[in-house]
Amino acid sequence: MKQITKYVIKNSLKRIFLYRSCLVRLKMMGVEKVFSYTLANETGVTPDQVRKDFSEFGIKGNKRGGYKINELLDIMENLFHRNKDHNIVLIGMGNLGLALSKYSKFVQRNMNIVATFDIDPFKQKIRSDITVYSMSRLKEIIDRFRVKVAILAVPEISAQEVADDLVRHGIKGIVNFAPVLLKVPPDVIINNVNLCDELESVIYYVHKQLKVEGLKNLEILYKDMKY
Amino acid sequence: MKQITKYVIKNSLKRIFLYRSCLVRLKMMGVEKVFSYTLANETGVTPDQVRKDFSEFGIKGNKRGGYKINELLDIMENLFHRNKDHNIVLIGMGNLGLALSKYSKFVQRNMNIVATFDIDPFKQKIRSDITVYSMSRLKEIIDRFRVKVAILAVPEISAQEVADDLVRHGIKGIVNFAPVLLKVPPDVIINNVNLCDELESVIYYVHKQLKVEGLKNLEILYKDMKY
DNA sequence: GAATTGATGTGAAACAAATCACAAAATATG
DNA sequence: CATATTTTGTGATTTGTTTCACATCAATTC
Ligand SMILES: NC(=O)c1ccc[n+]([C@@H]2O[C@H](COP(=O)([O-])OP(=O)(O)OC[C@H]3O[C@@H](n4cnc5c(N)ncnc54)[C@H](O)[C@@H]3O)[C@@H](O)[C@H]2O)c1
Ligand SMILES: NC(=O)c1ccc[n+]([C@@H]2O[C@H](COP(=O)([O-])OP(=O)(O)OC[C@H]3O[C@@H](n4cnc5c(N)ncnc54)[C@H](O)[C@@H]3O)[C@@H](O)[C@H]2O)c1
Repeated sequence: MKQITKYVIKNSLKRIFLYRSCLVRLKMMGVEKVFSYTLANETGVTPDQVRKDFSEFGIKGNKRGGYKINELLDIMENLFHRNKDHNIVLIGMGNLGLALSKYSKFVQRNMNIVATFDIDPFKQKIRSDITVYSMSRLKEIIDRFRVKVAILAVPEISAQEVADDLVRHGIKGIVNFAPVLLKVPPDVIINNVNLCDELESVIYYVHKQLKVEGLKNLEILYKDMKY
Repeated sequence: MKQITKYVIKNSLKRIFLYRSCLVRLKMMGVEKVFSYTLANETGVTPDQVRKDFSEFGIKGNKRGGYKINELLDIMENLFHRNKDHNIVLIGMGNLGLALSKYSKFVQRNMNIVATFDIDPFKQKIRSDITVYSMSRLKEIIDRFRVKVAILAVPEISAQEVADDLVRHGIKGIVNFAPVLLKVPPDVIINNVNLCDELESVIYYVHKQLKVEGLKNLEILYKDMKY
């Protein structure tokens, strides 16, 4: 039974990612300990929120002593299974797919695009660190590298069809860049990234802001924005 | 006074975008009228939610008659200022910037990247429909095209510096692809798009899902996911 | 043209997330 | 070592969002 699966990252999880990236930076600067208000300052949230988030994910600090950065990072690595490597496949080596395949931050976070795929034989000749395979090799590669997550960067029109293939071959999570809602079994996680919407929503809020004059209205406006 | 500005699109606004894209599709198929449950089915939400969302944005239909697609789309165009054209600039013509500059969906939605910029003289020779300017022309172009929104696709290390320039020249909204929190005046909207986090969160939820056996736990898990 | 049906629109209720407030614990101070 | 200080961790409260329930209206049926 297939159905539309949309999925948005919980805000608390988003914030945990934020804290982590901040912790990594602080660690590089030689800092060893943080307090909730340190993280709060660096990430633009409240100290309360930091502690509540940590509480949600079962992270504990030391009363009065704050948090040791190394411990925090260890816990988070475990939480996000970053101690293990994650093999990813990328489907569609067009404009966007090519850019993503070259993005070094994925590897830095133990997420390896082990193979890319394209229907177009011409694309299969792209010289790159990552091989571009024909779609016929999909099952073989997914099995060999035990891939569970895929990035989908094919045109809108092909997205559902490719998603069906992916799911058939055991993929359990998809980051989908095509502006369509995919129908998949309910145990498959779909994260739709719609860059048009991201841009358009900024335009929307900018216009709204420009229309507002008085300070009172401005406050109301800011209720639309979550920190 | 500069500060960290993060901003996430309200879920209700995200859903409005969803409804719209669905309406466009239905219109192309020759459909003229929809009911809240039609849209609900197509977008994976509940009919109640559709109506509540419409209510939030002041959209009215006809009792018993549902909604005329053309009317809905008109209202939405107005809401999102789509009747006007929006001029955008893109900074950073690296891997990602190049892909974005070629993305045709922006134009289809009246969002025109009127110019792109890069610090690297080599990048300024890219053959493309959109000219790649040197950073020294930034103010001139922003003024000429009355640009209010920018896409930022420069390396992490330069992002803040470029954002400062943009704000100085009157930019009021930024879609930021660099994985850093920008500090800007509070009237500037920042929409951070962090593709690493998007991918990582899918891995997180997939792993969580794979660990769960019983159906009861699965239900709890799904509370993490918003539709 | 009264009765029935089917959809909207919106308060009320239930649920979820963020903020507040403070007890508890660890450290510092005198 | 008793007291003051600082920071965590979490119930209680507030605020925000989604779902429910139903009055309202428009079309259809009899
Ligand atoms: N270019 C961007 O910046 C951008 C931004 C946001 C979203 N997107 C979305 O990402 C997707 C890709 O965009 P793009 O600009 O890279 O398009 P593109 O046309 O450049 O690339 C699409 C690639 O997919 C391949 N392909 C087509 N059908 C396939 C199939 N059935 N199986 C495997 N491969 C197939 C094509 O050969 C091509 O290489 C689209 O859905 C687009 O809407 C693109
Ligand atoms: N490549 C991807 O798929 C991807 C995905 C997600 C996020 N990002 C982020 O997007 C940004 C760009 O990534 P990329 O892969 O395109 O990098 P890139 O190195 O290919 O491109 C960066 C471009 O910015 C230009 N640049 C550098 N400093 C500048 C300055 N001060 N002013 C103007 N231009 C300047 C460089 O000349 C280069 O052309 C990075 O922050 C990266 O983390 C990239």
